[in-house]
Amino acid sequence: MTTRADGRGLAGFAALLADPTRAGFCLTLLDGRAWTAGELARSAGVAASTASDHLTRLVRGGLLVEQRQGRHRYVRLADPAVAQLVEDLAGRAPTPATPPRTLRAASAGAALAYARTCYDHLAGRLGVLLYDALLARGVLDLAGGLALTPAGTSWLADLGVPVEPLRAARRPLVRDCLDWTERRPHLAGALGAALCTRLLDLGWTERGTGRSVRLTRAGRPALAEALALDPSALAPPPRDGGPARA
Amino acid sequence: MTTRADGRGLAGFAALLADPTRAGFCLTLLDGRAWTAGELARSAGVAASTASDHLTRLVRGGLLVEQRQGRHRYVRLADPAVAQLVEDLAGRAPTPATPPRTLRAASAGAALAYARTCYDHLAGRLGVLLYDALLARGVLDLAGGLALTPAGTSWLADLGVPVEPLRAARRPLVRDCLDWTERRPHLAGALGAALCTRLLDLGWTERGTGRSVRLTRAGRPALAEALALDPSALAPPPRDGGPARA
DNA sequence: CGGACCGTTCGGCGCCGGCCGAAACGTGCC
DNA sequence: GGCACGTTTCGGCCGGCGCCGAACGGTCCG
Repeated sequence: MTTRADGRGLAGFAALLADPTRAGFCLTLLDGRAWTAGELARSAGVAASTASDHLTRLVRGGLLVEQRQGRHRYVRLADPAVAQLVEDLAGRAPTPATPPRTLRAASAGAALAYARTCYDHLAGRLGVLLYDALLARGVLDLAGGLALTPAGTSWLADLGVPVEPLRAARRPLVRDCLDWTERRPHLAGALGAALCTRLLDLGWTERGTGRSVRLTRAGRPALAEALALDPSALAPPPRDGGPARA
Repeated sequence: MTTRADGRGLAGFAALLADPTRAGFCLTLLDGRAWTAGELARSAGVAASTASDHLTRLVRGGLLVEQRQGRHRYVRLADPAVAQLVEDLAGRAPTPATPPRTLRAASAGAALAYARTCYDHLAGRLGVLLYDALLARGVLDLAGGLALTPAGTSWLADLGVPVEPLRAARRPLVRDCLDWTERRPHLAGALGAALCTRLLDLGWTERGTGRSVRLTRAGRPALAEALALDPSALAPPPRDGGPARA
């Protein structure tokens, strides 16, 4: 008899994500923020007791970490690697094919498709655009795997993103992450996170509801100049409430 | 009400790996080869009918692809990305802590720990050693993410591994993959696969039973020279059948 | 101290999913 | 054609898991 592959460990771990409610929690937490147990329960539409049980399992399984404050229990994804894992899995999973039912949901979907956070970095059309522009400007290079160029380091310094501290992290500096909506890569890794934070700090972008992100009035020309792009290339989606296209 | 994260797609996909038998199948198939339904059933210790059902699901879910030949049904992992996913998940899963029961199993474990295939590239002590040596020789570079250096390209050409064709693939050229046994990275990606194949072609390594790989008599000095290492650094584990240490 | 609120524990219900054996189906071989 | 063998389909059994509501324990606030 040959060596038997014991699938129990893997199966037990995968089982954590094999429940729609728990999976939904993880997807919700992909926004990178900490949520309370009650918020997650309401957002998923289950009883508080049910959510409590699920969270306990996810924490014990190492997918989530918790932080108790007073009578609140905050949870968030344990680390970027978990976020990456959830993204990878979700990206492979067949989309449940749930077309938006209401106008409100449709416009929220459009906002998310334009720009959103993917755990701690930027995704959506804007994320992909940024990725492409960084390659075009020679900040990143694809030959032999995605890498930051020397010229890129100084470009980032000009923008106010010091690269050296990021190298110290155990996390990969640059990484590509397949975008769900665009089906093309955007920038992840420590640099992707730092860049996303910096854009928010500069006021070029700001958080909307949920995971959505907006390019601000001031941010649009500023980002276009930094990337040597025409501002029209960064055009946001048609206004919410405008003429519906279908 | 905010946008609800629908976890059904993700959950359904994760459920494929959430069963010990199915997970075991995937781990077994990590050797990169195609197995018949019956072989997998025996190896997992379940009835043929049970295995058949599981395989159908895994294929429908896109994790496996099948190839029917006469009265046999061959299955293998759908693509390298799936293998990567399984590796990532298995790497995070808590080890079931199953100490080897028999001497035979223990020695098989030692052989696997020394060198094995991880889907289509080299893993184990030898895999990690190779990874380190490639970094030390400047074939690979870690600054700004793992990348192949220009010097590395010619080093590979000398070894008989043309890099250009690999760049054309949609698969990342280089990628690090966390080694289960060593808990340190080894080389994956298109280059990791090509290098593994080349070593086998050169006769420097050869396949053992299951996923295990051996460094051949001729391969040891040859590989040591190519990597500018002392041959003793590539020493295999103590012989099977030798004095047991416990 | 009493009330509002957040979270957890407990018991119980219902369903889904994994397992098997028996029988049917197809293929290859004699 | 007849037989052997790999695989699939079909019932049926059983255990586990997700769900809820009710009761309980903390925490914050007035």
